[in-house]
Amino acid sequence: MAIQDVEHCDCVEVHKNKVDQVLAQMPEEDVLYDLAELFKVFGDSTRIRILFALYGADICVCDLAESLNMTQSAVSHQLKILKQSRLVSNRREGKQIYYFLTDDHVRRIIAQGMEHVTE
Amino acid sequence: MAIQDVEHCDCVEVHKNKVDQVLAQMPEEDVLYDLAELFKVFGDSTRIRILFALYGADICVCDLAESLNMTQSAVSHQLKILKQSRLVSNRREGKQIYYFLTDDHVRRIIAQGMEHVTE
DNA sequence: TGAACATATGAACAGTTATTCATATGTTGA
DNA sequence: TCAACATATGAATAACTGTTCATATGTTCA
Repeated sequence: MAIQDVEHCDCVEVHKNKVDQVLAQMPEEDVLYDLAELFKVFGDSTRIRILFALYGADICVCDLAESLNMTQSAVSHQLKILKQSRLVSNRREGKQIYYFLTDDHVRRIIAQGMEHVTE
Repeated sequence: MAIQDVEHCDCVEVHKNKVDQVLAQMPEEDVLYDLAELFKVFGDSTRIRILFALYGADICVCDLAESLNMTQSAVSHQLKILKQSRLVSNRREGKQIYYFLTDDHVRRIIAQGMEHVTE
């Protein structure tokens, strides 16, 4: 043990190879950050409900608010977050703006999550 | 429009079928909640790093702390959350406790997330 | 049995976040 | 151009969350 840093436990000596292995396969810091940010977006039941609402069809903000029994403002704020994460996109049709799932990533991620939750 | 609730916009009238459709396919409230809770667990870069560390092999708390350059306490707190979500499990080996991914759900969910993030 | 080690946990604090309220921006039709 | 509608947004507040610190629990070995 000798010159060992006092703040660390014995594992540092014993399992150094494991530590090295962990560090070797760890993705870059910014990838980890982005990944956590992505899941954070899914980690709110309001946004999950919005995503489920858009699962089958494009819907305008007003209908979303009505469907989910939320204020228009709250929906808009959450849609902004979903859009920044590229999970949803939108298009204007006259006075209304329709939102839709950008691609199938959302559906696949939710499907995987559902598998874990409903088993 | 007439007797329409003033606080709601026209969409309520115009797209009532869409609203009904949204409500019809929406999962139960508790499933939505559980799903959001699950993703919330993935939505923290510390926990993501722990999950990646466990991706390839079982590791004890001490090695995790050392690998991720975190305090043992912080790691333990996060492991508790991961365990409550059934994402990780553990076993004791002498003085140490080894954690590992409970099943392949974690790997699949992370893989889907990575696809979205790294494209 | 007791000392050393490994892990867990409660309380407190700082940082983050979702909603609300008020209001701004942008579109349509008369 | 103006009124009505649809959506976006900034500020404020309340609730939540991750880390730290101190300490408790549980295991091994002499």
